[in-house]
Amino acid sequence: MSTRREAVREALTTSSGFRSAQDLYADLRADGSKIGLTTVYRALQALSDAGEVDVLRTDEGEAVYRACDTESHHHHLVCRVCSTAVEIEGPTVERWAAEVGAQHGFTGVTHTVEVFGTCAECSRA
Amino acid sequence: MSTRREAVREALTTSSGFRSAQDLYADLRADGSKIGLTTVYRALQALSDAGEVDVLRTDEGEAVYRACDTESHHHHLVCRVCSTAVEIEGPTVERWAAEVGAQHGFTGVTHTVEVFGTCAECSRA
DNA sequence: GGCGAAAACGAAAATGGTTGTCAAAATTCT
DNA sequence: AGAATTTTGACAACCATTTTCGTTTTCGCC
Repeated sequence: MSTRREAVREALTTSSGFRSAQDLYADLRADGSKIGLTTVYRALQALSDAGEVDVLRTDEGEAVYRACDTESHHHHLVCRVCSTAVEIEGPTVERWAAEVGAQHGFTGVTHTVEVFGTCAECSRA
Repeated sequence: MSTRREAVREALTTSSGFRSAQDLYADLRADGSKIGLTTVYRALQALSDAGEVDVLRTDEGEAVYRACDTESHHHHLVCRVCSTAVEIEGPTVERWAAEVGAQHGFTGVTHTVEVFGTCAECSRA
């Protein structure tokens, strides 16, 4: 486990929302780090493979990452203005997805669920 | 409404799963059409703006399209092998997403839900 | 049918996020 | 210390998508 990867992990942890690889690279450089973009991508890939961060895609196809509090399966409620994300759990959805899959004879059913909105704070502005 | 756009729409309609722009381009060329890649992209953009097709992103960030039977809000159960998609509705999820958003003070809540699995036919193989 | 304006087309170039290459630098092992 | 291994980062390569721009087609109108 290298220092660089730790740096990326920390940059992610200190942020409350989803960040893109390019964002993180910019953050790290701004903090004086001499890290390279390639390394940021590699670190994110490794962290994501290890299941230590969640990944999803923006509507524009950009990959965004987030270090989550829990490693168990969960979803996110993301503010579309400030990108802050709240981790949410939904036994309801889990059950629903499994049922729907089973009804149609599908096996190995998984699902992706993301909820977007404008958070209370950003709504006020 | 041009002929080209119709061709793209039809190429989509005759397919039961999600197809990428490049896939459709290949299909159309294989059928002898002299359509350009640019036009395929433009047609898909237009159709998607008009709400006539659904768009989502693969894990690799590629945009995939599908002409759906209903124009109302719905989700998909997609086979991860043959990419066939079944349209599904879920009052349960709709309600859940709205509730979760409201509980955290979010406004203008929307959501994306996709369910993946291996369809009955592909499971057999 | 002919004409001109406007919309649609398509080839090629530009863009932008992401991945591959490879030599240099850092770390580990002995 | 010295060799072997891993990590790193500058740069080039990729690839889906978008932009550019000159050409072609379509449409409304005479």
